[in-house]
Order: sequence, then structure tokens, then C-alpha cells
Amino acid sequence: MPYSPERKDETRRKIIRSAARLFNRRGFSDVTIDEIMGAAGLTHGGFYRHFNSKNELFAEAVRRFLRKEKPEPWEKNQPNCRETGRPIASFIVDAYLSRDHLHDGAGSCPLIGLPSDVARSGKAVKAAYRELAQSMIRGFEIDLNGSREQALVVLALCVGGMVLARAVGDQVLADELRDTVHKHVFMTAGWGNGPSC
Amino acid sequence: MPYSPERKDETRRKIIRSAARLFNRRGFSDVTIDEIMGAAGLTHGGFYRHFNSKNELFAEAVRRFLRKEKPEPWEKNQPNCRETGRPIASFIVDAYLSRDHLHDGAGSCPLIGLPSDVARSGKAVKAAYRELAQSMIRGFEIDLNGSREQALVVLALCVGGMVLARAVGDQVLADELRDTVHKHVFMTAGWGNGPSC
DNA sequence: GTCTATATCTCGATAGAC
DNA sequence: GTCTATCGAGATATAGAC
Repeated sequence: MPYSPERKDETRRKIIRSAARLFNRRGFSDVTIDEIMGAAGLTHGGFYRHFNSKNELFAEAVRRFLRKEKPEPWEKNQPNCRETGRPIASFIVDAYLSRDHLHDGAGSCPLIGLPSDVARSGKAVKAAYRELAQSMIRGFEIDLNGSREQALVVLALCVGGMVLARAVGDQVLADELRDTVHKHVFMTAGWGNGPSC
Repeated sequence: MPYSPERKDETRRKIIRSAARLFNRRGFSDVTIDEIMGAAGLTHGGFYRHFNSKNELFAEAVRRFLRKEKPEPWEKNQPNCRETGRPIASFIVDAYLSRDHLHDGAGSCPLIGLPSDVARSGKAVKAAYRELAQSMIRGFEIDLNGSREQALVVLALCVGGMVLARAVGDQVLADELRDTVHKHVFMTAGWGNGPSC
């Protein structure tokens, strides 16, 4: 048979990617293994050669956001922002609070796409979520004069603002939340009050 | 038959209360109509005399948090806090960011218990969620010198901090998030930095 | 208005051919 | 390693007695 180990790993990555996008959009419980495998170009019978359960796949899908190779469209910073001398974290916040991210259900950061699903899941899934949160906290900390407290505040603001903006189902209120949070983050961080890119 | 209209309304309220608590803990999709009716002391066959669908009940369950008569345990402020001269909103923030609220899955505010479920639901459910958010924004605004911007920031901080604390699955990090957000809210609100009640 | 009973469907997981 | 086929469980919603 022409199945090399790399081929299996490639298939596994395709399944995780497919699962991450579907979970993000429709939640853990409402997505079926058949759909995940179908979107990966496979059939659902082969699933259990890669994962022991649907829950195990969930943890991998959350973790993927850290390890993934290609950034989502909303993560790409505008080129004209690169020469402003602003710290990297400020561009991450720009992207995180962008309208593109708000509407990118499938490619969303799991922190805002799956918070209640994760809160109801097992330890492995929560550990993956925590890894992601800590990674962002460390990233913010650097451009916040090493202040972990400020980094936690910025993360809570970004997550809270976007989670609310997604759930209120009102474009005007959603934009108001994004803009206000963005302004407040930049003010408390001392990044100037440069408007969104 | 001894069934008065008030009796029917009483039953309806019991169903909504039961649903709200179960949805909060385990999410919309994983809770069955049979469980909801069972917890209300009924059987699942009678459900459709009260609601047209499970989704319709979901909207009512989210809305309930506003209309409900009795506050949850975590919403009750400590008596010794009443004579400090602090504004009402500051006590609401205390309760919202409390460890009791963090661990009260069933009696939680839906804003932090069901954000991703609501984001994936229909317009009626989102409208109920928005009502709740706007009610809190108005409440904060009063004790924030009428600043809507500050009210939005406080709401985003409270929701973001608690959503993260619930999902990271780590007591230490969860407490750090709650404490840090609490401190920052009190600082920016100018409520003094009185520690949690 | 609430019950028991059931129709219809779909899911996660497994079995076994290739 | 991936396929087709299926098991067994449990879901929403409906039917009809009382």
C-alpha cells in the first residue's frame, strides 16, 4: 500500500483543520464526525484510526490555532502599519478586534469562538485553551513593559468585547463594542490612540 | 379539570427556570427536552403545549435572568458592604466577579454561561442576550458619571474575565483573572480600590 | 394540560472487506 | 488506512387517551 507515515500525518492534520473550522462555526456538539471527515475528503469510518474519540479531536482542534502554519486572513496586518513604530502587540489587538475577525466564524480564535463549549469539556480541552490564553498573555506582556496585570486586562477586554459582539446580534452595538474596547486598550497600554488599521 | 390559567403560567415558569439552569450548565444542544421537563416535575409529552420548539424555549431561558424574582446566591451582597457609600454598580461588579459566581454554573448570568451557544443561535435568542447586555450597560452607566464608553469597557472586562476564568480550567489562573479584572475596573471607575467583599 | 407510547431520524462508535 | 455497512442509543416531535 502507498501509505507512508507522512501521508498519515498529513491526513491527520487535514482532519484537525476541518474539525477546527467546523467546531468554531457550529460548536462541538452540533458537528458530526461524518461532517468533519467529509470536509476533509474522507469517510467517517476511518476516523478512529486517527483519534480515540470525538473529545480527543476537540482538544487537538483548539490547540491547532497555536501550531498552525498559515495565518487566517484577519490575522494579516495591513502593510502600511508596519512602519509606524508601534509594538507588535498593538497590531495583534488591531486584528483581534477587527470586523474581519468578528465575521470569520470558521477561522476565528477559539478563545472567542468556543469559550462555553470548552468550559463544559474535560481537562484536556481546557488545557489546550489555557495554553492558547497563556501564549497571548506572554505576547502582550512583552509590549506592556512586562506587566502581567496589564496583559491579563488586555486579554479580558479583547475576549469579552468580541464574545459580546458576536452574541448580541446587532451590527451597530457590535461595532461600538469593538471600537470602545480598542480605544481603551490603546489608552491603557500607552500605544497612542491610533485608530484601527 | 382543575387547570386554571394561572396554573398553566406557573407551569410555564417552572419549565423556563428548569431550562435556564440546565442550559447554563451543559449548553443548549446537550440538554434534552426530557431532562428539562423531568427537572420541572413533568414528562416530555406536555412540552409542546407551552412552546413551539426547543429553540423558542432557549430565548425565554436567556430572557429569564432579567425578569426573575429571586436573585441567585452569588448576587446577594454581603450586609457589611451596604454602609460603605460605594455606588450600587460596584457591588454588582463584586458579585459578578466573585468566586461564587465562577462556580455557580446553573445560576450563572447567561452572558458568561452561554455566549457561544447564543452566537450560533437565531435572532430571537440573540435579542434576549442583547436585552440583558443593554440592561447591564445602563446599570453601570449610572454609577460611571453617565459614560457609556466606560460602561461598555466594564461589561467587556467582566464578561471576558469570567469567560476566560471558566474555560482555562485552572483555579490559580482563574483567581488571578478575576482579581486583576476587579482591580482594574475599580481603578478606571474611580471607585477606590476596595478589595472584594 | 398532562400523560404514555411511538414514529422518524441521527449520532458515535465498531466490524470487517480490501 | 480507508472504505461500506451497521449496531445501539438517544434525540425531537407527534398521536391519542384521560
